[in-house]
Amino acid sequence: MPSEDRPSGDRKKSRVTLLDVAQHADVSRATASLVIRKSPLVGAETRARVEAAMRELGYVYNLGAARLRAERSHTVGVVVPNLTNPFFAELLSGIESVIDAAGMVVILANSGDLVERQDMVMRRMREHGVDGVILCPAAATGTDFPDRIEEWNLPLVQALRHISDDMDYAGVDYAAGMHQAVEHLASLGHRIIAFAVHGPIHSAYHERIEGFREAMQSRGLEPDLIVRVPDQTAQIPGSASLLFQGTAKPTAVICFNDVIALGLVAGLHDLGLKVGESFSLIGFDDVAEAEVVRPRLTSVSTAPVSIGENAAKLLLDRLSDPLLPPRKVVKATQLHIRQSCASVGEAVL
Amino acid sequence: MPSEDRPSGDRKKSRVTLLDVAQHADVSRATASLVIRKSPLVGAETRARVEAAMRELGYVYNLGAARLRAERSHTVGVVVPNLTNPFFAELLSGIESVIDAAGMVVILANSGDLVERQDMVMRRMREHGVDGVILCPAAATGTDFPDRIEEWNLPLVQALRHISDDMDYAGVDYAAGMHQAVEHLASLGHRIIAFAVHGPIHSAYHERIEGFREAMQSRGLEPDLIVRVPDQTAQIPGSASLLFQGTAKPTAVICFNDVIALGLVAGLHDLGLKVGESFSLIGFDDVAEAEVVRPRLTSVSTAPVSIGENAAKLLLDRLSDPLLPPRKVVKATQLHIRQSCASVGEAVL
DNA sequence: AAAAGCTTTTAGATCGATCTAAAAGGATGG
DNA sequence: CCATCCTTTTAGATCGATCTAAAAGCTTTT
Repeated sequence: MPSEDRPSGDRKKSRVTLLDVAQHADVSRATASLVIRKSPLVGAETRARVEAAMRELGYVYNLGAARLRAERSHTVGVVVPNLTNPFFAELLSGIESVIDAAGMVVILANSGDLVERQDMVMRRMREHGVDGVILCPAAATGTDFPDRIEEWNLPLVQALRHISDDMDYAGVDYAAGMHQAVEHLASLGHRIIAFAVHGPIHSAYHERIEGFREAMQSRGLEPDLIVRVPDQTAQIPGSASLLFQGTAKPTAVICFNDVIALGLVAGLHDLGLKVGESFSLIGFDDVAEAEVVRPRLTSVSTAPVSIGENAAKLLLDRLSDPLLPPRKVVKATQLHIRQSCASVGEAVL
Repeated sequence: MPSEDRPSGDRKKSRVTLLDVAQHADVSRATASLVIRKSPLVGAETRARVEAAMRELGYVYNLGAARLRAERSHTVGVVVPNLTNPFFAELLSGIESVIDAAGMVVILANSGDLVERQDMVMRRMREHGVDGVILCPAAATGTDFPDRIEEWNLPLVQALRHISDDMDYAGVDYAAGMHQAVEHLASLGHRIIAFAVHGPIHSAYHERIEGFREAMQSRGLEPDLIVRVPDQTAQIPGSASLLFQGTAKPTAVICFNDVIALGLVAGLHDLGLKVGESFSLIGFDDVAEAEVVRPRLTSVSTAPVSIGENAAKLLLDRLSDPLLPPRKVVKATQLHIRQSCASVGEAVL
């Protein structure tokens, strides 16, 4: 009888452990472990006894201990460039809901769109032993990054922006969205259309620019009326005049996102132009505010919540089968027509 | 010579461990551990050798293993009712930056403002062994909740909303904010002022309502013109007429938050009222959009990012000294005057 | 009654770090 | 030259779970 497991005399007040549960239910640690993990191996009566013991003792599973042995942390890292931007907040929301439903948790980090911080953050994720990462890569991410990921063999899915074709990607068909916007304006008779952009340069940026150019060119329209506005929200209205400083005067503008759209609506208003009457404007993202602004904003919807959900599903699939070939889930956009566009004919009236 | 630590012949391809580093640097595991933790006990030459070994082998610290022994996970839980709301996203951003700077990470969860989900989420946080939690309590959180927390002895700070005076709290002086808003409108000559509210009922809700009532009463004004508008952003504009369905017709409205404010600006516009001229309106939160909307929105600023920072600092303080008495950090609001308010005299012109 | 085949339970090693208590090495003092 | 003290290093136990391989109990077959 070499069993001296239980120093019950002077028990340290520390936490309730699986061993405590096992002893209370009169089974071995191993059996108790099986019960927790819902193994079919354990008998019904025993299972009930162990579960009762867990309840009585107020047992809390120690995932940290489990992970050490089992090599799974039930944790995924999410790295975004900026939390203040509602767009990423919605992405995050979609990710969180799917990850949560799968019984895992999200470890969050902010790269600030800076590669050095991104490196630091990725290291920290590895130290914390995340099972995988959903990353919206910082704009200046180097070309060696995918190789490093490969070496770490850390499952990773790219969201919104992509830097490698060898990894999963969940995003939006930005180019098609630009086509929808141009198509709508062209059908209203607009011939000179500007594209207002800002922010860092990344794949999503290129795709939108290219989409715009293509769509314009295919209609024989001048594709280079691209105007850069300030990054700071508060300065955007004041930059509306930039639209008209070239020789070609646009009758409509497509905006890189709705932050720009809202800002330019204000700025154009300040210039005495009536958006939706004497000037047309299309936003991108279709944020909630599009509906509560006057005129209501016509906008290309990108539904970031569902992109987040897609990204999370891709990651879960990959975790359950690491050998899957890389996949892309590219969502279609939808043009939401409201009040901010008028036909050129009307404008002349 | 009982040392058979190194089965180097057929090494499993698994991760690089501290033992590998130690052997490579020709020291013991214990010494290598001291180096990682930057202990002053270890000699300079030895430290350099170990650090070189870590670099050469590409060693990654295994926090999971460390936590098991050391009882600290370098992890804090953050529970918010809703991620889609930019207000919470900003709060989260503030929390993340401070927690990150302290070398810890954020585990995120969404309670959906539902107590059952909140319970589940709190359990999961405990399973993951977080060192502490920052919680924005769900509206219907029961009175027994603080006791349960106490039992778990899990450091917790309340953010934005509070349910117990025995725990740390970081928030905003909503009542004072309401006083500022009422004061501003009263000084412009407004006598009949409505308060537009929505959303779940919680401490921050009560404080705003009470603040409004008090401020109105102290000026001898009718304090009960409280109008409930829909929760869905898109339906708010259509509810603007609710403001005028009583016998007392307000000349101004204070809004519970800027989502309502933006919605009502649109709705009032639809009714033919000119906000900032024939009608006055004050928002609450001072979101970025306040500046890019026309008329620019006068709003009471609550700076959620800095509330998040305060909450995180409170938690870090508590972690380093669990015996600290409970503290409250209540930020002052600031009235940001823009264009959405006019004096009653002007309105009559 | 022994063998074979299930189902259920278990002892003991293990994951990768930290912690404790003590040993080893070097300098100083009597 | 040995005792004392200080600095640096270390062996071995430990945290709380999981995993492996085998044992213990049951039925069912032969």
